[in-house]
Amino acid sequence: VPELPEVETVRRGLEQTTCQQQITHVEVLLDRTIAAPADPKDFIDGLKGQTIVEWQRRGKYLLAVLKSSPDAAKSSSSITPGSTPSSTSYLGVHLRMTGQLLWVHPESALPKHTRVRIFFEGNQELRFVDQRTFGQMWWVRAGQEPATVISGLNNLGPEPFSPEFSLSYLAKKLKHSQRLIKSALLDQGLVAGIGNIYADESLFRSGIHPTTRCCDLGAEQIQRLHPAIVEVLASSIDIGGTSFSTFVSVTGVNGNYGGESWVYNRKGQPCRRCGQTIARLKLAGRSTHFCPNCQPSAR
DNA sequence: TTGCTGCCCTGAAAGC
DNA sequence: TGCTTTCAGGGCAGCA
Repeated sequence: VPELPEVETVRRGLEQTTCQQQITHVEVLLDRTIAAPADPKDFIDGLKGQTIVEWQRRGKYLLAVLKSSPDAAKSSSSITPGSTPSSTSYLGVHLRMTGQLLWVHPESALPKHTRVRIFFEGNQELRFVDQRTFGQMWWVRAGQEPATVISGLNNLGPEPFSPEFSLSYLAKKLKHSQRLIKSALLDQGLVAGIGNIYADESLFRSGIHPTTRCCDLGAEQIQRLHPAIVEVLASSIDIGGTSFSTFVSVTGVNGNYGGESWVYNRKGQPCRRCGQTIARLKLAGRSTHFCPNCQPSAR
């Protein structure tokens, strides 16, 4: 399940493989993967002839900056007088649950759940494979702001590694909220990029029970939670994505299983810190794992 | 305004 | 053995 560390790992892989090469043609095998434009034909026509300049990430969204060839060959940073900024369009991607972006040769065996094929010069292909079909792609035409087309971008809170995501910001946002801290961490508007796995791991790391109401969190708990979020995400990026799931990098390398979760998907197993049995409950429609001893409930 | 539930989807796993 | 049910979850619509 791709969360911020996995998406960031994919972004880095795409940077190293797809840039400065022209898109020759596009095939859409499942229409509803294309969220915008409304007609997949416009998506196909829009991408044709474009060149990827760079890949950006906001939360779990990937955004390729596209330039019309041939001026794409120039460096993206060299702004020449008279150059039109409106020549920039974007390709947005959200992997959701099972989406994979793979940099392959077009002749390689086509997986059953292939949804979109983007062909590049030099006999290369960026292939979007997505078993559960929740993943989406957007083409943002030149002159449009990505957030006006990819509406989810408007609801994103600060990046967890940005200065905006400070201890005081987190404390302020949680202070008056009645909802459960687990639910709050899954809210992309609080901080962008956390999913179910890293929410549970962050709460374990900071010793907070997942059903604690945000407004009931003590100052010292929030002082532990803030760095816990940053460290859990950062350490996962360091090992190249998650160690907990079937994540696959753009070049098909299976996610490394080197790391181990403290609580996620460990119901019934002994806590790695204290030996207490890891518990599981359903919160906000999501499975939630915690150690009843290391993460005591409030009161 | 805030917070919560259900839904979308497929295949693996569990239940009977 | 084989059929049915449950489960996984990101984001969003709809509702209290």
